[in-house]
Amino acid sequence: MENDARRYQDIAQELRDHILEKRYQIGDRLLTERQMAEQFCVGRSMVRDAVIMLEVQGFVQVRKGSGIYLLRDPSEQMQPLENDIGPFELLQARQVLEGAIAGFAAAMVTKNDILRMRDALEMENRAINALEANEHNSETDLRDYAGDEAFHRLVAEATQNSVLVQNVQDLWDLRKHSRMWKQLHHRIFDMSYRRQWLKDHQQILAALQSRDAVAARRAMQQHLAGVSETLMTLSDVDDPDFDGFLFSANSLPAS
Amino acid sequence: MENDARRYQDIAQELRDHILEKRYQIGDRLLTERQMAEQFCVGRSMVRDAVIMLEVQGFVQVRKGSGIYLLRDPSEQMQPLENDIGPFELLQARQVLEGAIAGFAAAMVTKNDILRMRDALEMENRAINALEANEHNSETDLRDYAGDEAFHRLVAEATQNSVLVQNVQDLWDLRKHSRMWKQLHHRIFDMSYRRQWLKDHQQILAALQSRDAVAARRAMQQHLAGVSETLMTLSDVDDPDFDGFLFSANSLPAS
DNA sequence: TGATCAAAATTGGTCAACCAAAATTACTTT
DNA sequence: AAAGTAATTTTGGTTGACCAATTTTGATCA
Repeated sequence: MENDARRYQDIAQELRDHILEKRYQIGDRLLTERQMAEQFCVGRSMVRDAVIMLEVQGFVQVRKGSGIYLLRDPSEQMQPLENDIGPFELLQARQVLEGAIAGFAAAMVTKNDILRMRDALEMENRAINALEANEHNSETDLRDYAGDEAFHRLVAEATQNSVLVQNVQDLWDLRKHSRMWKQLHHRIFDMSYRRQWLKDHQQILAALQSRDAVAARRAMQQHLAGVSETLMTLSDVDDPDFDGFLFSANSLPAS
Repeated sequence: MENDARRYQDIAQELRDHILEKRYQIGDRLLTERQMAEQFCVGRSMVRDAVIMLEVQGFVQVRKGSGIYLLRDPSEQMQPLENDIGPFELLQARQVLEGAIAGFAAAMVTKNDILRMRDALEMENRAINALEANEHNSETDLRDYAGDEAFHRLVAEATQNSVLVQNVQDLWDLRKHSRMWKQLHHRIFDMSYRRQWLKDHQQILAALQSRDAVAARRAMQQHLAGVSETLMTLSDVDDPDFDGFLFSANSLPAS
């Protein structure tokens, strides 16, 4: 019932091996579909399917009437379709990216941005208080992080650059869709962490307000490093189903 | 002239839309290839190619003799392509992001990374020489930038962080799909720009090799600032069809 | 009534022939 | 020679017919 190996995937593997064996350089034209079909003893459609696979994965470029060209070295590992990034790896990336964005934002931020960030932090504060009141309800929810998300997005929006805004949004989406984060949400019932994060946010806001790029970047990086620490602490509790998800991550160098 | 659109990609998009519209649940069996072919008014091979694309991306599972089954919600990770980001806005974002990534990479880079970067720059050098030889052929091509792309990706890969690698890849994809670059390819016949960029890359490589984070970040930022300068210069030539979209940066939502 | 098995229908898999775009070649013109 | 151009070749694109695996149907028998 479940034993379906699709043949084009085998042909794609043969093609990758062929590329490595023949030492093709990036930009070279590969064999034509007909030549590959003869060499691998299959029909041309099969070769076409395999080529489409490599094209979707970004290894080759196909140009009608011209040929098939190598774009990337197939020995490089294929991207593991990032739907389950480890939380430490993600937080490390956020330190690099959002740190730089905060630094840039410090040079661009307007009074209106500051006011909106204050609103976001106020919302975050209310969410924490509400959660503390209903402490017996241990079901934390993605919605409880709306203020958190809003603050980080507002920092990006202060740069007035839509690419950076989209970037921060993508990072947040990765977190929201991560299986590992959904596990983590059920563990953060200690509100002291949330209050510490709120303090971090206020410190970032203060640095932005004084237009201090270095301070803003450092505050953002330290905030995310602190979140990473928190995760590490939480992962110390003995629950084998939990620890398995966590990656190791190196700390950022000072720059 | 640059008609590289492969039709199966359009059909794959139609199929994604169809899945969303019909509210398929995960695990549901989709329409058969023949039904899709009729519905989308294309041959079955075209549908098969589109299905292979979605299969490679992990959205569907194909079972011979049985049907095509939904594995993941296609609304996840839908690319907001065709956004036509203004080139200056994109280059500004790359200064912020890739600058920070280069700084981080300086702390993580290995000897093997350095060697691969050298290969990429060697490839870039060959491409420039080849283009100079065929100067009468003003048709520059995407594959002429393979070395350039490879270098920037290798810098990200040196961080050993897949989120950062994907990030740089996304930024490059934005550039490749931008209307602006397709036009621009036909304008950069002045190889002095390309040689300057190669020098920039070598300087970044030198900073990485000496593990100097500050120098690496600054070299990357200055490189991208220089590219921005080049664009500005090229936009000074009098061609109204060209100037028009150079300054099409989207402004951010005010609310 | 229920189980079993084989025929029939359905579905994706494969191939070969033909189509159109691009690149190359051969020829003409200057 | 050099440049232009039309003819030819090469290349991926597309189609329809047929193949093989699976599922469904329904007749058969305990």
